[in-house]
Amino acid sequence: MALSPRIELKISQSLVMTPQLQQAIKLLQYSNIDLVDFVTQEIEKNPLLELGENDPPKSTDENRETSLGDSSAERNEAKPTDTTDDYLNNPNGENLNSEAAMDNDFNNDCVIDSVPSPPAGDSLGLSSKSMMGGGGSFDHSDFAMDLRLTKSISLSDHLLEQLNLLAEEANDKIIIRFLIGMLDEAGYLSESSELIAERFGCAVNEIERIIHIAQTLEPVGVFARDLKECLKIQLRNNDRLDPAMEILLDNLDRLAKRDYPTLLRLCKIDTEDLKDMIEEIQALNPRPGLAFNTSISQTVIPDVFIRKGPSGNWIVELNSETLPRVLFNNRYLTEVKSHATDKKDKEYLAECAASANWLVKALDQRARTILKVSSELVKHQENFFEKGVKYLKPLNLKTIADAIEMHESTVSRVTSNKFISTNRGIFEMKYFFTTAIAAMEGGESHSSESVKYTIQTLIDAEKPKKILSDDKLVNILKLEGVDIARRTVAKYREALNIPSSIQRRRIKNAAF
DNA sequence: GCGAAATTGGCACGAAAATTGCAATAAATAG
DNA sequence: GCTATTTATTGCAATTTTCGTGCCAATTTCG
Repeated sequence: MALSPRIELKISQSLVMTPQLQQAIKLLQYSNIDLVDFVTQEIEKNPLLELGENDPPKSTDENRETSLGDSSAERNEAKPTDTTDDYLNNPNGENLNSEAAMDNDFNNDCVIDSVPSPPAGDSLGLSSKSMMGGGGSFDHSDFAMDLRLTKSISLSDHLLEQLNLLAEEANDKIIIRFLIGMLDEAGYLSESSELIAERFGCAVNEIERIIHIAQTLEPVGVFARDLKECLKIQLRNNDRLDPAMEILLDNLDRLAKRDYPTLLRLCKIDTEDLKDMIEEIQALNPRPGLAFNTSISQTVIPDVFIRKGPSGNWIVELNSETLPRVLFNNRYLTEVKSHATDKKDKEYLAECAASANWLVKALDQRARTILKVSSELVKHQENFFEKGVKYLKPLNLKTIADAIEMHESTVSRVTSNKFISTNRGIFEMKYFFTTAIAAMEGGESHSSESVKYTIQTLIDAEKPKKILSDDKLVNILKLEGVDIARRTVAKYREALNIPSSIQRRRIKNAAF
């Protein structure tokens, strides 16, 4: 084969990064909170910009709707629609203020048609990791009991550790895990049994039964709905909940008012007894959860909302409450322009106008891109929203990038520092991107998160006499079509804060 | 108590995926 | 027709991080 030099003409197309484009790319990475800071700084620098009120959108604005099966080109086209029910935070039915033509009047919605919902009752597929704010994390590897006495462990972690050792039904444990995520800093359950029952599609008395199981966990008094119940749990635990004490607890308001004569009459006791009982109550902890580290509990503000529409489709919308709305003050520009005679002043004004113009458009573009990515995400993970974490599919940035015809770095930036509020809780956007675990015999691969869920379920259901080793878990998973290494199962188990089979056997056999 | 078998976890490696710094031009439009 | 100005593009590539897995020594269980 002879080698010879040759000249080739190659035509290529490449995107050139202007400083403005770079800045726009940076905007993508910002959460709504960061964006507010950035916009505030811009407004301070630019007199032509002003911050608009975050009113819900007006019907004059456009809203983009998409359906599964539409071409991406169709999806990206704006369609004017009725927006009355398109915003979670729009109780008054108001819409975006269209006072300024230059306003960033992007469309906050995408609607995705969905497959019909599965029967109710199969909605227990919750990962404790999903519950933000409540700290349902499994990331603490140290299982030492002494850690519980320090403030370095969170209340939720402490409860999750105990939950792993409870010999209750797997479904009960899943609900308790969910309840842990709902506890406030003081350890109180803020949601009513009726609402929780509705969420899980089961009877209220069933939820009450599970709450009573949860109330056996430490610190004593946790999972109470109010102060009275909290004190009651602690007194019952101390074996001091006699009829007189119950009457006293029923009349806490009188106690606060120091209405001792009435209390003496109601409780049918003497002064000495009442004094003792009050001292006992004062010795109790009205906020049992505060003994634990609450520093990790912080309010997560979602950037995107996902909810189901009336026709069973998924509606994706930006959180317009926290999204800064920037207005271009045209009136001010006209007024100042008429007085600007100096060349320098005119140049400065032109610069401000261009910059303001850019910011408004960049924010609009950012909103569109976030919606695009979120919609594709929902489309891909629809089964997760319908059925739970077991149905989370493996997903990487490239898959979404290809689907929306953008670069994966763009998707990476969109999904950074952003949270989605869904029917299953608030999730970091990155949560939906999980690695794939190969299937046996070339079937459909499994998401690492769904495999973790399966491992958790298997261990929750194991009997004290039949503790599952990592190897046995591997074999069970293989039977379920998951081709996974023993070492990976061990790592998942560690991530879930589940002790080894040896430790579990010791603990469970000692407990029963 | 002993030894074999079972089990776990530290370490390292490679592959895949995610992150991040960088920086101008062509085409369209207006004057 | 020419010139100046505006607009439109959210990517590429190097680097870093993450993740799954095999190997092997240490520990535990079991007969």
